[in-house]
Amino acid sequence: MVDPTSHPDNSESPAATDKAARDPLAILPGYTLRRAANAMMAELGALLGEVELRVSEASILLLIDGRSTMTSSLIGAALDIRSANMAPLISSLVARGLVERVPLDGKSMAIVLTEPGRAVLARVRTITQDFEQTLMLRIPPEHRDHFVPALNALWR
Amino acid sequence: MVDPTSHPDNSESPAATDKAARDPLAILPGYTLRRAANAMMAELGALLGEVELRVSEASILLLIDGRSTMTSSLIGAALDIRSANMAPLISSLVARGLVERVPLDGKSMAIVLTEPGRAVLARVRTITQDFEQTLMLRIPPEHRDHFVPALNALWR
DNA sequence: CCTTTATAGCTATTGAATATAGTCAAGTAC
DNA sequence: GTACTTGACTATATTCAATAGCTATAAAGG
Repeated sequence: MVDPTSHPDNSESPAATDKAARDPLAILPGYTLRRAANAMMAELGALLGEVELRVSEASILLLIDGRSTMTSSLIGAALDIRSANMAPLISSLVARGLVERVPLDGKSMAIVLTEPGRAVLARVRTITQDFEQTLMLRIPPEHRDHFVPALNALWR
Repeated sequence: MVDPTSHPDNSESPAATDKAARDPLAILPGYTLRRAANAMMAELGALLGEVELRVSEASILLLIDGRSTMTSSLIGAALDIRSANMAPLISSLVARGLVERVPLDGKSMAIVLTEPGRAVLARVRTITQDFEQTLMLRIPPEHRDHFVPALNALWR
């Protein structure tokens, strides 16, 4: 009959297979990167649930704070969000009274915080700073200072 | 009334606003993590386009190589994919002849590589190893060895 | 045994995030 | 002026992962 355990004769590099056997996820640092990012974003998302904002919405608030000439295309360029996707995002923030559209010229609209928007942003700042801190504290001290520089080197 | 340019008196920490002004994305390491992960996965995804596999499909092949008792639930546990999402994933790999389902007992199915699957996997290994290498080379040497350990500390 | 509970695999459906295509008006260049 | 570009937007499509629920098998307890 079929003994499922009698299958191991695969004549490939035993070293690679061995490595995979011990920690299959370690094969791909890039994959580990994705897993870590997903886990972190899920966590931050849960924290931001308190103010009912998604991560991208919170980043928009953080980004436009103190500025009066950020258009949706500028925000999109900074956060890597297509203009087609910016529109509904901003509309939802406008509908909730957190930001408003202020005409800059005939065709450009500045996205600026409203008073309620500033209040929510204050809470967002607390949440994200706490999160960032616990994030860094999870990293052993000897690796800590290398983390963000390494991350930035990857894609900038 | 509202002159959009006369808006900069926001009586918050000028330091924080300043930091945000210079590089708004650097505010959130967690956000930078997400951006980096997205960029990396897009890149790897493009490379894997050569063998018409998504990142998750390629990881499955890498994971089951040399094993004859990996069930879809085990794979899902290792890669953090729900069993509901494993089903269509595996089905597609089966349909393409890369893996096959082998009954282990009445209700468990081992997912094992076929001969063509092994051939594709060899190519996948080359691609991912190349990718992994260029990834690490982008990180300045002094940060390099700290990257993966820091990443793993975040979520394991 | 036979009933209960847990496990494995699966289907169908949903929701969120993002991408594509195209509209329209306002600005820019020649 | 005509032609081209840019900013904001609508509508739609694709992709991915999450939820709920089903069925059959296996394991555990009486």
